[in-house]
Amino acid sequence: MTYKQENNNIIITNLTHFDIDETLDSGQCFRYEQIGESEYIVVAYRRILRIKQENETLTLYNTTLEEYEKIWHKYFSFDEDYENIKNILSGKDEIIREAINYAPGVRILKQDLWEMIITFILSANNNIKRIKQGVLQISEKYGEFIAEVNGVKYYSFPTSELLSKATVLELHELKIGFRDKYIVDACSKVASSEVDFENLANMSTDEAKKELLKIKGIGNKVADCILLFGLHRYEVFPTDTWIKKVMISLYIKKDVKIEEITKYALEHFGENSSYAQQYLFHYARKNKIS
DNA sequence: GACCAGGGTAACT
DNA sequence: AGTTACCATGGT
Repeated sequence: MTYKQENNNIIITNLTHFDIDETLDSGQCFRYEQIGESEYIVVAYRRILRIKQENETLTLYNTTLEEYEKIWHKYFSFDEDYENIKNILSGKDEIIREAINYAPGVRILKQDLWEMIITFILSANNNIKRIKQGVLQISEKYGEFIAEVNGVKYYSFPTSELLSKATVLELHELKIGFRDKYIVDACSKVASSEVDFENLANMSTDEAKKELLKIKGIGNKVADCILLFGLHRYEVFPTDTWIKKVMISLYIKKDVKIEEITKYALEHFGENSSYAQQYLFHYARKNKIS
């Protein structure tokens, strides 16, 4: 791939192993909306991005070279060698090969760590549509105004300081159910440094996970999602209901517990477990595997 | 009305 | 330590 600035836009050409539709619709990102064919508005890192893909060309509108290199290049994982990863995984077995070929343009985004903590607390026993709604409402109520585009006002995802002002009662009004108190717990433990948020990125994956598990509402699966989408720890394998279905139906072929599925996958896919997980998740959800 | 959604906690054996 | 009821809410 190569990228260049043209007028106020960044144009990326010869972009392979990336599909904007598949990537945004793969259950990892909740702050985007489709405005056209393969055209979206994405909100991340206090910025609003209009982005459109046409085959191997990607246009990021109203973006400087500096902003692209600082934010979006990393956000879309354009620095990762997906050719190599897909080759390695495809050699594992026929099932993962089919999952990769089903959606070869899925990439794992690099999103804001704090936002991932709250977002995946919201994800527990919830569906993607309602997670999206919750993240949007939290941003509108506690985040900062960024700009208005086509009559829509956009707000940043609130920092932990801003979100700390929220009460359980207030959050409950946002219809996020039993997760309200978990968000307050996350804010208070980060504020008091009982959870060492600032150093999470410097810790080993095991240490960081142990730290995250101190927060109520964060269990094994939610912690793995935070480690993956917020810290790019690719050796995890978040086992949710969809992954459970696809792993039991295609790999293990008998009803086993979540822990056993995760163990099986980690042994089978090794250091690339999370990539396999993301392809399988998308494959299972779109094919409605039962 | 039961079951499900990118599960987790707390109260049980 | 291993299992089970319960948790809010909206969609099917």
